[in-house]
Amino acid sequence: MPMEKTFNAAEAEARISALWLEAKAFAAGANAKPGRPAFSVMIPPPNVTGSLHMGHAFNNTLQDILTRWHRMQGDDTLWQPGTDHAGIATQMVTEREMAKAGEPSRRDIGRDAFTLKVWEQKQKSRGTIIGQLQRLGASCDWDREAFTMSGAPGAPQGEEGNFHDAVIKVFVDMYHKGLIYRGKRLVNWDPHFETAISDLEVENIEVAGHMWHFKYRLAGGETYDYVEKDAEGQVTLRETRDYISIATTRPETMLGDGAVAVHPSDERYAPIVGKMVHLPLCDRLIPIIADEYPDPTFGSGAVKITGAHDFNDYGVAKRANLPCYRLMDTRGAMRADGAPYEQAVARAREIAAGSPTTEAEVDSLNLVPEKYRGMDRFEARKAVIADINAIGLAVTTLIKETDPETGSEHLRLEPVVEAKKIMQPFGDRSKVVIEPMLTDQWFVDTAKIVEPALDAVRTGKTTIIPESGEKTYFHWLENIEPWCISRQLWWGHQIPVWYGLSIDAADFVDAEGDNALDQVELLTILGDGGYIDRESRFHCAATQDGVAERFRDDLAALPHPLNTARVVEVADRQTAVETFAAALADYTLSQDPTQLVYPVWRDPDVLDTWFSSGLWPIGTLGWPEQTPELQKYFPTSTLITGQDIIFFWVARMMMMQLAVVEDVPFKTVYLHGLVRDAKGKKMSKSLGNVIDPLEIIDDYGADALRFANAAMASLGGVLKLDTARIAGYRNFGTKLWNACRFAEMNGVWEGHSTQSAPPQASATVNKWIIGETAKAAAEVSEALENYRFDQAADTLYKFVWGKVCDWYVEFAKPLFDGEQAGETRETMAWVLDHCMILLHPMMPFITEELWSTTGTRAKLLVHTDWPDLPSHLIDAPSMAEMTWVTTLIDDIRSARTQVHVPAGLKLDLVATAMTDAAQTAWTQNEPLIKRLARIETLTRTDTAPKGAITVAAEGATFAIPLDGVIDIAEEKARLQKTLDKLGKEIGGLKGRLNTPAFAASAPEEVVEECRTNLAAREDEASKLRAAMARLVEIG
RNA sequence: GGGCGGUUAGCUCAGCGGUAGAGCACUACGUUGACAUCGUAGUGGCCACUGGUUCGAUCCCAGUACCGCCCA
Repeated sequence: MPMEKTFNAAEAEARISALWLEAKAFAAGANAKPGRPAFSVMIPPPNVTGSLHMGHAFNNTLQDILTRWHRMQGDDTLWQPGTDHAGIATQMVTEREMAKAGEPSRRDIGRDAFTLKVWEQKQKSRGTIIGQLQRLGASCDWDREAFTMSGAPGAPQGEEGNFHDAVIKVFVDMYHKGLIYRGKRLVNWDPHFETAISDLEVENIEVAGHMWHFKYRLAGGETYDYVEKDAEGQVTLRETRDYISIATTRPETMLGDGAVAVHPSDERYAPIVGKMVHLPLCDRLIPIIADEYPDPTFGSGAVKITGAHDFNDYGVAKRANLPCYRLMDTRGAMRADGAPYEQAVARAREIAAGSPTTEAEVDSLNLVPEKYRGMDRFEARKAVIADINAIGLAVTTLIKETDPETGSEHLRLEPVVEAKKIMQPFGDRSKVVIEPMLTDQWFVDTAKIVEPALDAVRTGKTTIIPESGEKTYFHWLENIEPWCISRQLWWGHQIPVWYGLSIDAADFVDAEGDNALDQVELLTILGDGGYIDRESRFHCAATQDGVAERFRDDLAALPHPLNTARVVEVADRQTAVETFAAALADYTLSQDPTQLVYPVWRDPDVLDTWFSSGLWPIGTLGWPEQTPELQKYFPTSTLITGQDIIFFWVARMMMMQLAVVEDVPFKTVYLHGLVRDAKGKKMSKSLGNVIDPLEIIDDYGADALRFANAAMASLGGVLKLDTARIAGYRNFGTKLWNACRFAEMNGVWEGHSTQSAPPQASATVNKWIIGETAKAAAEVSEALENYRFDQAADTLYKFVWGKVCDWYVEFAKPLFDGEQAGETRETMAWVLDHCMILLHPMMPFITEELWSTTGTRAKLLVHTDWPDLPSHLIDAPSMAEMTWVTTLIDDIRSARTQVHVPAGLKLDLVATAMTDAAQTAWTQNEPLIKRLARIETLTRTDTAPKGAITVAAEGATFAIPLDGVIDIAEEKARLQKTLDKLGKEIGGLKGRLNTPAFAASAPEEVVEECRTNLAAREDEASKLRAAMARLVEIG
């Protein structure tokens, strides 16, 4: 059955995909040859609930090209697939689905039931993106598919695996090495998801905001001279003030102010630094302090300091040792918890006066006046502004108003409110305004693990390309902040830390000295309740059994019967307090020490998703077990990922792997940019310019999309995807398809089987195309070696279309009728085989299909050897001869069209001069030239006939007699144009050679090349001038 | 404000010391032994600007302008 005219991608792709999967062609080590190195790639795990977008398509195409290329070379190849549990995103998707189905909320059903729901969601979603990657042709070892939550408690059947164990083990190990700590710090709080998020999950967006100006009055009715000066030091304003003016974009936070700060160099406020001011709306006095942070040129130069709700203020507060009073709850509403305001503020005054306190106590104090308690933060803002205005503490300006009816003028004071663009932090998932919040969180002490990660790149153990990526990497790591790894979510790896009540031996007075507590003594503990106010103690271990042992060690130091208490797990601190109290009460009655329990509860938080994906390279290979895969494939060869993820993931994997297994996770990191639309715009749903890769695959086939991806992958380039370009590469596939179809029609495949060595060719044209093939193969290998996917694609495009299809197939046509038909068929089969092989990593489907429909094949193309062709196949004389032939054909064709010779008309050619070399080139390729240049005969004469057009070739001058046919003027114009071009070139070359310094300083070969070039140009020009002279004679 | 990059044909991009390239678009012609998802020929460029280094700069260096991206 003859081949179809085009490749039917829609029909073939699924079939070929199934063929590969069935043959387990992508399994780790498939097609590996002894003695070859390992090559491994970790897929950047896509979000399990996600679907394939253009960025994935691009990224995975590059990984697949490398993987297929190495596999064909016989390397022991692993491309590790899998997905990421994506904490917030997956929890969000599940909650949304539940709400849509009208189901009860996660808080209604509880943590365990909700986690099960998320697992269901995961299993439902998982197939989507995996199937989409397979449609793209991704040659991952699909049997090894990993998941960052595999093996977690509650994981359903089919989700076994060891990733969870690995993550927990790393946490525990790092904790015990002192690399992880717990602390109260200001974090980015997402009031929608009610969790901390990392800096990197915050988008700072410029929005239209306002700046309000408030007056804080000096305590005790004090006043000072406020003086403003201009640049020359001239006094521009002097007045007596009893207040300091502050500017803020967030008035509601003033309730928690701890101070007003001014720059130490600010003369305006120097007299009042150290004095106290009344905090409006609150019954507190706060100090004016000096700090480097305020910018004297910005606003009034005085800044209110709210340590618990602003990152800069937090820094100032820490330096000045100010208490940080938290104002909001987890949903971003003003606090309504704790003691009444009067009581809280009384305690705050004591603290301000120097009464000792703890971080925990400060955090427990709710300094929000009753009026604002429970208000949403934005509502509270309005209320605060209104109240400040009402008590006359807003900075005002005089406004002159004219009554429209009476025309009378009057003055009015109006609060100063500046409209101002402000940068506001938004959660990248929730899109709500992020609230800096002082909370207890877990941190990785990145400063302690960053050095090896920096060194690995500095010493070249790991290379980041393009190089600018290394600069970004250094810049970020050299200024690294502690990494907040706890998240207040339910979906994720729960932190392996358990807490217990702090019962200290010091609490107990063993009055009788019998080393046992009697009823009275126990009641004292209960009554005192000191342990309730104390911060909990905690231990970290992989399991509850592990921590129980440590808690028992703590208890051992206590008097009997507490030292025998059983450690039991309860839900939370509240339950623990109740359980412990009940147990003590029970003991006082029963005196049975075996009934005494010590309750512990687990930290409810989960780990940041990036903490677990930070272990992707070792976790997927079976660590902590020393599996054969770990031995073979780690460190991995290449990581291909988006440059936007260098901080999120790349840097963290570097730090984590080096901290855990003391080796780099990968040798090369290839970073690429965001895939944009044809105009360079970010693809977004709201712009409506999203290109869905699956639609592209439907319309043009996966190969076209893949080739386009490769072609635009220049190092550091901007990725603009244009469907016109994809269509072009679909056409490219069709071109190859039809060359093979042509070969089929000419019996090229009959009896053909895969040959690695080229046939022994005698015809120049065959030797030439074999040489071109060897050249292309070498160039493609070199380009891929250097991650220049664009160059590899470009080389292949030019070779297959520009050399094989445009010239070789045309040359072969006449040869099929002659003596060299046999070798030409063999050569064509070999050349086309190599087109398929070389294109396979980029266009796997069409090439695999062609492979199976042509010749006899021992193996699937996916496992066929990548060529390593010797350079002697590039035969210089053949190359030169074919260049002569193709140039001559080009020139004749060009001349013909320019003087309007009908395309179909066959002409006679006259050679007026020919060197031996030119004569040989002609003779050997006569049928080819005649056919392609549409020449009937070649004759030799000494002088060109009148009214002929002239074509100059190297070592020959040809004329085409067109007596009476050509337009003399037009031919003159044509010659003149060519002469002008030559003249320009000759001018340049001469100018250069005539500069004495050139000959003196330029390398010899450059000078030599310049001379020969000049000679050739001048020779050609003289031929054309002669032709011009003849034209002048007749016309 | 800090960091990183970009500015080359109408569009999208290569090239990065030695005569300006590709694809797409455009124009003219074309049923030539596979391919109209095609063929042949052609039009189109002060390589952002200003200096410097060099025998020679689109390419290296410095500055300017404009445009991106990341981080504050």
